[in-house]
Amino acid sequence: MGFIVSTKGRYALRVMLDLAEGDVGAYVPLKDISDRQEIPHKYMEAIMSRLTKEGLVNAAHGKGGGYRLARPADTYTVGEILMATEGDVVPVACLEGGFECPRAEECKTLPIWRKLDGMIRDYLNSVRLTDLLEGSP
Amino acid sequence: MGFIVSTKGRYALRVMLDLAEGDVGAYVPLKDISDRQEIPHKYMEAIMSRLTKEGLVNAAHGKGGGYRLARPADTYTVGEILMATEGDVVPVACLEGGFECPRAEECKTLPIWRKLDGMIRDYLNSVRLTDLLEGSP
DNA sequence: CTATTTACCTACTATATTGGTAGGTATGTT
DNA sequence: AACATACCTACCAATATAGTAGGTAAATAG
Repeated sequence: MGFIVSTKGRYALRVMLDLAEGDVGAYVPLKDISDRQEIPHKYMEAIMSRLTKEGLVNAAHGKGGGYRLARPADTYTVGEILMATEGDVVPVACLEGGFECPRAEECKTLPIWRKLDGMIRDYLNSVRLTDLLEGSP
Repeated sequence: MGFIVSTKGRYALRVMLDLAEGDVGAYVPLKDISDRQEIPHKYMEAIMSRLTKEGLVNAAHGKGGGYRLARPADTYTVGEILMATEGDVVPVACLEGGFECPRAEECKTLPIWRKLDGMIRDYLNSVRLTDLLEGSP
């Protein structure tokens, strides 16, 4: 079975939520987060690297360091976080970035994938990180 | 990148469309279809096996044999065809059939996946095979 | 200046899935 | 008997997933 969102994106979302729930503005060591969320610390490091490079979080070394949100919590969307960690989030290979299908013109199924992709994208971009805190989506 | 629908489902859909476009009721050899659709014949055989077992098409051996739709073309939905070939069509592993997440109760992200899954499922089940012929979805 | 704490970087691995290919067998028609 | 078709089994190369292991660099506390 193929999944549109892997552990990378799911874990990223949980970490961002953890950061949004705590004392926003303070740096939180990854170890604390991965303990709370029961996610392997070492694995999580690779994912944080993406989030840092994409500018979604700030990182600080040494004692008192860790990660914190780079912006106010309510300015993040779920879609943004997933894109940062997963790369493209698309339902079929036909829509992958850079791929150009030679049958695209004639293909009767392509419109379904386009529509589906639009729905998924619109939904994920419409949900704010803070919406998840209250459990309102 | 993970995709929710692989070539299996996409090819199956194209074959079903090909059958719906031609002389419905007559048996069409798979070779003809895979030539028209530019899909490897041998690979397609495995996919047809699923469609046959699920009762979506009828098969007939020997000369004059091949495959045909088992029901009127407008009674098929895209969702049905994809489920038959892909098994579960779900966006994340959390929702996979038989999987029971121990964090489900407390998980703040699960509602997104549920909602997303519902949207995808509803859409795919709402599109009829014949809708694709005119290009109306 | 040293110890500690944290992020960061590189490499490896086991397992599964995808997208096939190859070759033979069974069944039906002419 | 010849042929055309579906059906069955086995194999394979490439890629992605979900990690693990071990070290390096930077910041702070004492």
